[in-house]
Amino acid sequence: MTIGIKDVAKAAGVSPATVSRVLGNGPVSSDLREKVEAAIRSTGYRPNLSARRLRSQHSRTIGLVVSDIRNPFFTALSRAVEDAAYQAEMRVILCNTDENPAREAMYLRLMQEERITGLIYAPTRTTAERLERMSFDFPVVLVDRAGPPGAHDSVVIDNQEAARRLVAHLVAEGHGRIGGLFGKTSSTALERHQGYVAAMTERGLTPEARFVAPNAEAAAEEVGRWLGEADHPRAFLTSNGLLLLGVVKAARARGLAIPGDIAMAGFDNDIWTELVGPGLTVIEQPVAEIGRTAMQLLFERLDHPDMAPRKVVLSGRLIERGSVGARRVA
Amino acid sequence: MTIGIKDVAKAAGVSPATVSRVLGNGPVSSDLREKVEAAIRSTGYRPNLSARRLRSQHSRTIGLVVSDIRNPFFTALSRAVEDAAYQAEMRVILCNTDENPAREAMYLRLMQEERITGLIYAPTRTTAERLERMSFDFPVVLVDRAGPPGAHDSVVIDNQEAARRLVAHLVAEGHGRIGGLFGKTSSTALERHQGYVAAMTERGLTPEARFVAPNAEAAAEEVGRWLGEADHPRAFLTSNGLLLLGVVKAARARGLAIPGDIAMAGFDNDIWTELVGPGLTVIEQPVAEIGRTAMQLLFERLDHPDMAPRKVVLSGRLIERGSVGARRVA
DNA sequence: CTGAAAGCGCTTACAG
DNA sequence: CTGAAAGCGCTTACAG
Repeated sequence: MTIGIKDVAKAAGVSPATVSRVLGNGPVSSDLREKVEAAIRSTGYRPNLSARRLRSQHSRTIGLVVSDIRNPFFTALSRAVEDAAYQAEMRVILCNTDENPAREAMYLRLMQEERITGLIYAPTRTTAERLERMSFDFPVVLVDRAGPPGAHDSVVIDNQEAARRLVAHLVAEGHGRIGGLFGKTSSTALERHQGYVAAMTERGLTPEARFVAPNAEAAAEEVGRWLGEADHPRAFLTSNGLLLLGVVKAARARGLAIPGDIAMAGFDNDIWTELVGPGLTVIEQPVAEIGRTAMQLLFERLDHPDMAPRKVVLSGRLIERGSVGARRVA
Repeated sequence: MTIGIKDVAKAAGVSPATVSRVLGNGPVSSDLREKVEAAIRSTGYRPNLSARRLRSQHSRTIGLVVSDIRNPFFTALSRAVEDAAYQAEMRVILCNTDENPAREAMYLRLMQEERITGLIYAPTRTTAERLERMSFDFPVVLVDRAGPPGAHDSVVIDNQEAARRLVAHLVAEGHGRIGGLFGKTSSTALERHQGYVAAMTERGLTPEARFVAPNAEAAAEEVGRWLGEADHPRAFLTSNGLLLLGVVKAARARGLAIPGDIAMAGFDNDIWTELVGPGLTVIEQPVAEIGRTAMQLLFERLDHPDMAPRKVVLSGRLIERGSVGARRVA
């Protein structure tokens, strides 16, 4: 049916082995190579990657397992990973876990069955805790969520430090009471929560934290309730861009001015943050660099399997806009 | 090295064929089935998908080729496709072309080499024109960009009609002069441009269209220049959400009030549109439905290869917010 | 540099 | 229901 390497060999008058060598840039005399290339063109031959992978034992495939590609952080991460893979002539299999451990387990199993070359992985919190005890047949690089230094390479930002910086900034702008809104599923959100609590406590301030599903709707709903309470904070800090958007939404719904009536700051310099309200003050994460670094660690690990695990900690950058300090209002 | 079906067979005291039948839910007596399942558990056996695909001639793989996953339309589309694939126990290979025909050609070749089951595909304009003459070994469903009814199934919205609706709305709100900003790479943007031109002309108005790379930065730059010209439009229409964001950015940079100084409307009910400025008036596309429908057409095509190609045209929905009519200003 | 042969890990007619 | 055998389409030692 479909044209195979034998058909090409016959058309070129050589052995299948020679065709294979031409495809793999092996040692072939130039006249045979030309004949084979002509035969490939005339037959319209396309190699069968399943066969090649089975025989060569190399899948040239990167697995990417994240919670939800619609989270702009992971959208950008996936592009960085895909670009690096494209350059290395490898493919990417993208998996969304939706923070659902069952779905995650199913995808990890798939990764094994695909015999992937390596995995870039943002584990759910439940799984992150058991990661030490799990073993994979391929190297794993954790991104965004690493926990304590462990068995795997990882690339993260210093979440505690970044959250503290956000608190410091809000306090410097005159806010003593700061409500914290955090995603309840990721270890990243938890670390940011810890940084927030520590920074508040150090200053003798009282942390007021709430946890929600990591999307704008859940955040808007929770903050809507919060703002309905008699005595609510006038400033909010969130653990990601989607939650920040939720705060804006809730503020709007109640007709509150930003930052006059209500101030806010959070994580992720998403494309819209500059344009919502007076501009939102955020910690920008070097997302593309995280992706590139993860791929680099993966390649280095493949070359040196016995190297000790490395944890790369990048740092966020505070971008001050109008949503915190009254001075900065447009 | 890695455990194969033979090892499991040995451990269970059966033939490899029986193990294979257990894995594939073939006819096996319940006592043998139990033995095999125990052996699978004790050995930690994981099937090798490359081998299975090679032998069975089924890849159970959907290809998804779009311009850029960072475009929220394609982000949402990819989730819908992935969810449908997950339910059908298939995997998805995601490819970003960046509107680059060379990269696109490389990925289409990859799709052949992967022997994918079917392709969900948003072609670049250059390639869309040659699509009739190209042949694939798998069914293709075009999404977002279809051109004239042709050889492949497709799912689109009526772009011309939607663009006309946007013009009608802007005119009804008192705008006679409307600048149009369109992506220069996709056929979709072109169709929206045609609708815009037609609707303007019918009303005796003069179309003023410009074309840019389909991202917010390029749009902001172009509109920035436009607003710097002595005699510029006071209302803008854009062919997607990113371009609309660019218009907002340019307006902000010049300190223009929306919609007082400058009005705007466009496509895509992206998450932020509600929160930028006074809220942006947009045509919402049923993205998830587009993705689901595409997968459904694909499955039906696999069942009935000889059915005539079908074109499903969904329609957009106008969401009126504050960026057009002065009456609606917050 | 080149070819004949073996084999990657499965599935699937074919017999029984 | 079960097993022995063939073979999916490649790559890669092994000889020459």
